[in-house]
Formats: sequence, structure tokens, C-alpha cells
Amino acid sequence: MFSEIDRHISRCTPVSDEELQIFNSRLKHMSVKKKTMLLRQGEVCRFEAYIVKGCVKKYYIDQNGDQVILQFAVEDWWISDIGSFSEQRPSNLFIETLEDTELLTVDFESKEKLFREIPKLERAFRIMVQRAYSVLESRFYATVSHSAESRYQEFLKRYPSLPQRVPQQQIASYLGITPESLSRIKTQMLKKK
Amino acid sequence: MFSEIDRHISRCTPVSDEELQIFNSRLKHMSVKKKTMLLRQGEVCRFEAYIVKGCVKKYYIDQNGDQVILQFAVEDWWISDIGSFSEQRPSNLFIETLEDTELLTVDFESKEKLFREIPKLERAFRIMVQRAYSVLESRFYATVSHSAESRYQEFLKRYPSLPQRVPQQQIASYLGITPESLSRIKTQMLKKK
DNA sequence: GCTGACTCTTGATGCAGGATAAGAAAATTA
DNA sequence: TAATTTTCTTATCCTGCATCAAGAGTCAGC
Repeated sequence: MFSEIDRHISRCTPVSDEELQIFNSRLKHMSVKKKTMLLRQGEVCRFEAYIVKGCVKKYYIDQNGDQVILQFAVEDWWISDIGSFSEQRPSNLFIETLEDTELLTVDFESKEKLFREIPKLERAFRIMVQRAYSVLESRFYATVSHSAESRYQEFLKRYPSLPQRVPQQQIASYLGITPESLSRIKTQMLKKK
Repeated sequence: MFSEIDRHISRCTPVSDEELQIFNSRLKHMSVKKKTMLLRQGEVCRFEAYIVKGCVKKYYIDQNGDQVILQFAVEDWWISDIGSFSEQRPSNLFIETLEDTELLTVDFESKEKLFREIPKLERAFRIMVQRAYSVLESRFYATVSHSAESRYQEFLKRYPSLPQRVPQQQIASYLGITPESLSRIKTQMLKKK
């Protein structure tokens, strides 16, 4: 019963076993195939999803029609368009699975209801967003002021499993460079060693 | 009594007058001179500050010793290092006033205490962080995929008062370019018109 | 196991914005 | 008001990454 997601919540703030049980009972378990679209531009994001198993990307389409990947999410991460979900307004983003994926999702009404019943869960989620914010902030300044090569090395350190799971062009998109540039960066890094 | 900050909170979730009064009573009012350091790298961030009047920047020092500005904050904004404040761990950032500034601040203990007394305030702050997160996310993808010129135009739209209040080199730093480039961009934009 | 579709590499060329430098203009301070 | 500092502009040259193009490797479906 007390699964990874419970540990994930408890890492934010202590929550009793009964409360966790209520929380768990409101989650919807989903198994979806690779390349499933969980959210499309123009739709309102109806879920916050915790990834039990698998891999997901969040991206938007830029003015040239190219994907720009904002986030990868793997096991023990949450994925959602927070802006669209929490204001229940149309999203600019796409969320799509990269592997067969198992998810636990909450919808907007359940989440609101849960927070009213169990204020400690609201605390846990507040703390989770704060942490996500500070991670995004760090990533933001890494992107602004580091070279493509050092961003790639940072990426490898932080997400060691992803290069085996995700096509390289998508990693390039995440890093904000072209696949060609990433390829060259890799050969340069090999030469240095 | 019911000031801008109360309206700011109420825009997130309804909070009763008495609750707002308690909230207000826990805030500390500060008036500080231009060029005051509110937070230095290595210190734990002891405050979340709401700006009543004035202007503040948040930045870090990169490997070359240059300032990289992550955020400006003016009237009716909050400023803090959320990561450092909420985990009470040392910050990598500096926060410094750009004008004589009036602030309302909460410290960590007061905020925790407030949330336990008034769960609705925890809700309000959760919603505030969510909004901040989604703003940062938009800014992040604007930075990754737009040219320096369009980022500057975006900046002008969003923060029309800042060019009059803040030296241009600092705006350049915020945009992730050199002051020279911003100067060139401005002359090019004039030519086009 | 062949075929077509992705995916990765490598090369040639171009361009946005960086680095450096030096002078003009504006803001502070005396 | 003059002196000093800070900020902004302009010019030249340079670099990191993009773009375009072509070939090689890898994977998926028939």
C-alpha cells in the first residue's frame, strides 16, 4: 500500500497513514502506450500525473513548427502544465509519453477537495511547487549563462538514465541546441578525454 | 488598513478581513536605502518580501565575476530566494535594492505559524508559487527560443516602467546579452520604424 | 531479411551576439 | 561648476552555434 508516491509526499511534510490512504484512493491509475498524447495545445490540462514507470516529455511548438522540449519526466516525478491545470485555462503545451508509461493522476476537483479535507496535503503540494520552482530557477540560470557543452555535462550528471532512453535530437531540443551541435559536442568531449 | 498586499492575497483565494488583519500584524515594515543588500550569497534567506514601493534585483555572480540578473521586482511583487528560504539553506544569490524601497517582510517562523493558524493563507501562498512557476516557465521558453530583439520587445511590453528606472546594462544582463548588444538592438529597432 | 523511415555524424558556410577598445554622454559628488 | 564616476554608443574583429546538405548507421513493419 505505501508506495513510492507516499514516500514522495512524506518527503515534503509528515502525513499520517490514514491521510495517505485517502489520498491514494483518489488517485486514478493509468497505463498508456508509448507516443500517447496526454495534453495538446489548446486543451485545458485536466491532470497532475505522478510517474510510476516510464518517461514523458513536455514541449511546445515554436514559430518554425519545431518542438522545443521544456521538461522530461521519469519515475518518481510529477508532470503537468501547472499554469493550465491550476487556472483551468487552455494550455500552450503538449505532453506526450516517450515509453509505455504508468501514471497516477489527480484531477482538479479531486485535488481541491483533498486540500479541503486534508490541509497537510495542501502543505505538501505547496512545498513541492516551491521545490520545483527553485529547480527551474537553477536550470534557468544555467541555460542563460553556460555554454551548450557545460549544459550537456550538467544534463548527464542530473539525468544519467535519459541518454539511453531518449533520442539524442530530443535531448538537443531540451538543451536548446540543434541535433548537429550536440553531435559535435559529443565528439569534442571524446577527444578531450 | 486593507492595503495592496491584502488585495494581492485576495486575488489568489478569498480570505476574511480578520484573517487578513492577523496576517498584516505579522508583517514587518522596512524602509531601506538604494543599493542595500537584502541577501548575499552564502547567507540563508530570512525573508519573503512584498514590495510596497521601490525596485529590487535578484542576481548571482557567474564564473567570470559578472552579475547575471534573474529577476527584477517592483511595486506589488514578491521577492525572495524561495529555495533558500523554504529549505533554510544557504543561497547562491544576491538581492539588492535599485531604489529607496519600502518592504513588508515575513520570516520563516512567522510564515509557518501563520499557515498553521490560517490554512487559507497556505492556500493563497501555494497559488502564488504556482503562478510564479508558470510565469518562470513562460519566460524560460521565451529565452530559449526567441532572439535577443524579440526578448527585449517582450520585456518592454511586460515591464514598461523599468527602462526609466533601471540602467540599461542591467536590463541587458536580465535579457542574457551584453550591454553593447542591447545598444545595437535599440538602434536597429529605431531604424526599422 | 528487405525496405523505407528515422537517427546520427560530418563538412561547408553564415550570422547573431560576444570581446575588446575607445570615446561621448549622463549622473554623482565635491 | 568642475571633477569623477557611471552609463551608453559605435567600430572592429571573433566565436559558438545555426543552417544546409549529404552520407552512414539503426530500427520497425511487411
